[in-house]
Amino acid sequence: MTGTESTRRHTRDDVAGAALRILDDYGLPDLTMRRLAAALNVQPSALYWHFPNKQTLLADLADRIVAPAAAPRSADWAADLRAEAAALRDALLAYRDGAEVVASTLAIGMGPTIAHERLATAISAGGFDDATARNAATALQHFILGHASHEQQRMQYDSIGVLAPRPGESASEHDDPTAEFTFGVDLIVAGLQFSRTRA
Amino acid sequence: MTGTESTRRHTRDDVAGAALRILDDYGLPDLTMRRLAAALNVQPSALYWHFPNKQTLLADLADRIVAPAAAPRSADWAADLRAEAAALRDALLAYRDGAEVVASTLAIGMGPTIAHERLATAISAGGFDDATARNAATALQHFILGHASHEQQRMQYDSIGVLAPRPGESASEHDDPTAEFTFGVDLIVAGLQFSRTRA
DNA sequence: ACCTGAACACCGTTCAAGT
DNA sequence: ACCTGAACACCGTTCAAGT
Repeated sequence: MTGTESTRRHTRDDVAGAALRILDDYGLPDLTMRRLAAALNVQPSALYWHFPNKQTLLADLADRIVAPAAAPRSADWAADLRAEAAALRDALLAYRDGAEVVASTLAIGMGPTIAHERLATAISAGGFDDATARNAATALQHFILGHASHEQQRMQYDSIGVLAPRPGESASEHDDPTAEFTFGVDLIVAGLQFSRTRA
Repeated sequence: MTGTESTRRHTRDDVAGAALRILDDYGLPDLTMRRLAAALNVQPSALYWHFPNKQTLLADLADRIVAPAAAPRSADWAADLRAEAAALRDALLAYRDGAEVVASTLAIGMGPTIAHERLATAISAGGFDDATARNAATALQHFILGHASHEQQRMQYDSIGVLAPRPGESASEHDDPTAEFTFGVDLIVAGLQFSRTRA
């Protein structure tokens, strides 16, 4: 009567789907193998038929989280890059703790390579050499992931209520996260434009 | 005979020191309260007299890791900012998993505020308004933490041996992390210079 | 002031065995 | 092909009690 899955025999997609729901409803700390198994009416050990371990499951979730980041295509490479960055951020924010899931799996070398590729492609369209495109995409990706992670953590703590206000920082003077994000992306895009001006 | 602490009655500093040694010698996943207690010849519950929980202990370690990041002072604000960024990176890399400790505690709003302040101060010296200094410092901090975390994780996996090479990326064509880091910092500094040119 | 002892409520993972 | 049952080796944290 809980509305969760009921019948037996699950597929790998079922498991990933149930995991995404737990993630979005209760957050990453509550996404345990035991809890996921319970949601599927299955023993914890059953999950290891579908995924070799939790790390691999999280990497799969990271792929699914990043996948829907849409890509535009115009004559203005800088505008395209900004849109790509914004789409990636939106995808990360679409699931609770989505940014941290992607960041942590990327850190252990298992994450989705698509995000970096899309950013690098947008930069390459600006006529930059491959090394510049790769390195700038890496820098931008670090910023996007770090910023989105921080933003999502703030959302959690604000909802819990016990927000620890920084000294000298009143609760009302929090910067708008979206404006802060746009500033950072613009800063990096401007850096690229500057480096081209000098070349 | 292990060379670790032996007599009883520890201070908060003893606990933090032992924790830093476990962190540096065995990495963050092995830094458990039980293992830390064992290193101090103490029951796990004894640690909770010195720190209310593990999160607070990690925040204390983050402060100690970031603290030694030195600050120069010259007439060239951009050079100072680059030096500040490099000093922060060096401090993070000085301990195994140091970047992840700082990043994770910063994410939950407990981390060291010093790093951001030093970056923002260096930017302010360039004549930028406070909002710009804060937002640019935030962006730079996200990049530094993300990059250093990634770099340290790669070091672990390379030492374990089982490095999962990305498709189309041979083991020998890994970019030099220091060059990659410098590129990212320069990109953001250039972005600041560009925004000033337009003002 | 600093620690012990014992418990509570959990984890991820393995593996033989079942259907 | 997909899962059960039972175990192994752990976690962080609390709390009364000791010295």
